[in-house]
Amino acid sequence: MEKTDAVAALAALAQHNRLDIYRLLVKAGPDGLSAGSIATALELAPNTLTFHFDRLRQAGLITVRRAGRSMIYAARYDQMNALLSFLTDNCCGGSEAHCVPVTACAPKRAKTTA
Amino acid sequence: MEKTDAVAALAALAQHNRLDIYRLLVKAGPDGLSAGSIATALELAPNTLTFHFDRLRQAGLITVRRAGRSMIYAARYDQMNALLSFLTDNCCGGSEAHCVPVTACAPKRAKTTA
DNA sequence: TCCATAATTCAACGAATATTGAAATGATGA
DNA sequence: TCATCATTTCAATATTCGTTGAATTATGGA
Repeated sequence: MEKTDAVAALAALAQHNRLDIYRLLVKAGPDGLSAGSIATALELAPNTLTFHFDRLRQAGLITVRRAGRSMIYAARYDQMNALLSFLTDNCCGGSEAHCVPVTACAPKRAKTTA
Repeated sequence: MEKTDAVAALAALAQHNRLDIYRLLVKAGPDGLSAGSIATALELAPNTLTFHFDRLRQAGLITVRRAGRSMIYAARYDQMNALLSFLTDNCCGGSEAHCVPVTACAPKRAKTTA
């Protein structure tokens, strides 16, 4: 992951509502959730929600697909893992023992590099 | 870790210069680096650097100590691990197999919960 | 004490961010 | 086609953010 991508991902997560949205999606798993159900769960105006979805998507953290008249958003676990790896990269100058590679949340088909 | 703390930490990291500073400190290890050496390494004005140090410190991501006339900054690995854990918390609804706990960068005395 | 070095404080500026309200688009079913 | 529901687009606003320059505090050495 490039530094620019990491900054984008971090900035996308660095906001109360977006962090809520993202964590809801992370919990929800690969099947995702509809925009409407998220709006209900978090009590957010639909246009506000769209704004935040766009930011999360531009940061590569979530995906969308249409299902009927609903939009289904889902977390991108591969990007999450890439971000975690980036943050801990070369930790302590790479001195073994203290620093272990990060691996988390790799559901079904999304097997990551680490 | 509370959501507010996570947002603060993410916001602190969601900026090019601060991410550079933080990663430099993460690489440097528990001994940390002086403000001056970071200023030189990243070619940043000292007052700009102070501004960013404050943000990182308020977010709980780094510590400071004085050594002579230099200020030594160091990464707080415990907070980094707390943040990583927070992000992956309840991943996929906690469905086993897919989601493993995060552990990374726990130098010498700073053994974390995980 | 006087000076140089290291870092911080303060004020100010342009740029980016989050939210709101009103209007528009797209998809479904009668 | 018409009405309805789900979501998006657009324009406007107040707030926050990052950087700069000048001045200040703090430490150590001559």
